Amino acid sequence: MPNRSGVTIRDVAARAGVSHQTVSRVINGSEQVAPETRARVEAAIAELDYRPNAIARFMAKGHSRTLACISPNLTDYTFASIIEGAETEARQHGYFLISASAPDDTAFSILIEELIQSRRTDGLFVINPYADGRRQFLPQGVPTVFIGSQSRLPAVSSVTLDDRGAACMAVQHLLKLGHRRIAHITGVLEEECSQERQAGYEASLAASGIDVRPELVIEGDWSATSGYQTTRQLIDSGVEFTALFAQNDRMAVGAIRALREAGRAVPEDVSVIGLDDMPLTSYFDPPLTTLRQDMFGMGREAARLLIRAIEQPGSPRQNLHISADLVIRRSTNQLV
Amino acid sequence: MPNRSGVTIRDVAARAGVSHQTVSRVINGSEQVAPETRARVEAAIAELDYRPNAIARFMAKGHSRTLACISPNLTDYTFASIIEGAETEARQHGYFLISASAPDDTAFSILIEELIQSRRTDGLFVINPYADGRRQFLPQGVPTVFIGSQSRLPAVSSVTLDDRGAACMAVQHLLKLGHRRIAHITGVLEEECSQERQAGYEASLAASGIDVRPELVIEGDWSATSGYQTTRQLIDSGVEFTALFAQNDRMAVGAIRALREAGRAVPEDVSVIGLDDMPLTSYFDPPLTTLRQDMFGMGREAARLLIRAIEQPGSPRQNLHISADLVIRRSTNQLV
DNA sequence: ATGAAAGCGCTAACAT
DNA sequence: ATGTTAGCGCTTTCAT
Repeated sequence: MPNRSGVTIRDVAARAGVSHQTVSRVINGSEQVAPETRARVEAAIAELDYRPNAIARFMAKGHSRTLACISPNLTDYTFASIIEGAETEARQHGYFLISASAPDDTAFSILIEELIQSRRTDGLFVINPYADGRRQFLPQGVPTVFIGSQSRLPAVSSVTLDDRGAACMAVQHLLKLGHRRIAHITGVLEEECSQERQAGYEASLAASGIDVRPELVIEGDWSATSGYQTTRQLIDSGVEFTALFAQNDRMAVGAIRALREAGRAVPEDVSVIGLDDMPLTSYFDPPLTTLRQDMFGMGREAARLLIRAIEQPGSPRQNLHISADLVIRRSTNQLV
Repeated sequence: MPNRSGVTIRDVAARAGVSHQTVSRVINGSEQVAPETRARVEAAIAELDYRPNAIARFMAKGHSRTLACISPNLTDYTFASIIEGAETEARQHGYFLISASAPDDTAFSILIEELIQSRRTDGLFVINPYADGRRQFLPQGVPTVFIGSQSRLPAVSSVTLDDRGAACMAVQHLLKLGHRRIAHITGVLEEECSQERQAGYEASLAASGIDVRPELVIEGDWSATSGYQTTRQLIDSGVEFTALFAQNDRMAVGAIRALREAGRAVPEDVSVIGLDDMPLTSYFDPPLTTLRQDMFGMGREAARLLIRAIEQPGSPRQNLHISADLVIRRSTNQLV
């Protein structure tokens, strides 16, 4: 009994009275096996309940049919959705997905070392590859796809939200409702997507001939708490605004609380728009107007790109942008 | 150049002027290598940038240092937290985690087949193993740990929330506030955790000498929508209640909306308590009173159990229960 | 302390 | 159409 489940290709061969190679042919669906032989082998396989050992197979073929996804964490709805999309698509192509969280660049570098260099993986997704110092640890020579930030590497594809476009949509929605003084809470400005959204905000304003007033823009850190605090700062500073665009839903929700506490009704006094369309966001009071990103779809696209890069090494690299959809609920209102 | 990254144990051996076996000893930290030899080998490894091929290693050793987790999905906050906990713990023991979603039992059986029987995995987590018909596909002879439902299998350990205890805490909190007519929205009653929570509800009531009134209990499906709809049904049916316990936060949030629409203030007219402590739940209006489950911790425990089962085959199986904490916010109130 | 030989379970190349 | 012979890159005997 060679290993746990015992039966190997040779046991099957013996049972069927053929060479182990013929068994290999059968399980690999080779055409050049006589129907009668194939039947005998298949019978033997069934009788012995034989299952090919995947590891041995990978070893002989030089790949692992395994992909890995490194994400800052696994619980954020955005990340989890991407991972689920990638996993779903990967499975359809016969790949499994190792998911790993790397909250910081140290964890990231260890992960890369253990995961990639050891060749237990055929390819890699990196969510937010340009956060902190992780860029310096990005692996070389391994098929890779970035998610969330555009790739600056010649061999690496990426898929990102059309961050600029999404921010434009948000601001234009507010503009259309008559708002002119639009406050803006950004995410961590070190991250590319935050800069892009900021650029979209400015571009939309500029296109409507409105000056960007720096005192209306404030940096948050993506958390609800930061949305709350920055909004308080805004209020305390005395700047006037009738609308507020938060770069994600969490901060929008925090902003609404701060606004309420300061006696400003949402949306009557100030309209609030978020970005993400997080779960339960429609159950808030008021239901949050936001932009929906198809993260699941992004994950799928990323998987397609990665698998193509693995299976067709020559294929050109791509930078995909996914656009967002405006979801109008009740936290935004016509300016009165 | 044998494979992608080229350099193998034999290249290192040649370079260091030793046998490949000695190299193997060095990378495996064997004691019986002369310091001087070791140094030469290590130098060669560094010069050639050699990395052991994990697959080849697994092949020779008969394991894969890979675990898999099958979950209904990857995006639910609860599941994602468990997975993150399991992944974190697994990595500390040198294991990677494949995560896969199986929304139904068909997907589940395919997954099991491809993942386990092929021996690409040393062990398996199953989240909610007794949902739908998946129990019949649970693998045999592979170290497994159930999460979310108690194991009924002699060889399988499990870790679950203390569902009954959590429900008791919720109901007792309401009782202590003076409530006597407590509505109850259950999850899918086919699932064990839902039954357990139901049992806790009944036990707490009984302990206070209160009759369980069936017309106050209604089955939801865990979604916010179902919380909304079942609460409407409750209201329309005319039963009176001053408090409501929903088996998860999503349904609680849906219930609050239905209550509001019917003109009942929360918590003034009806106190509402949920279970899970989902993100942003504290940003609702009113902030939701709920029970916090340490899902991350559950994931860690599960990983410890699984790894022990793998590495110490004799070790006894366990059914772990994790208790919840009451988080009192403002959706519950003293009965007036 | 080191090396030689064998083998993990399979696939690939070359026979026949 | 089938069998034989070699590996894949590593670990594990068993010698020395």
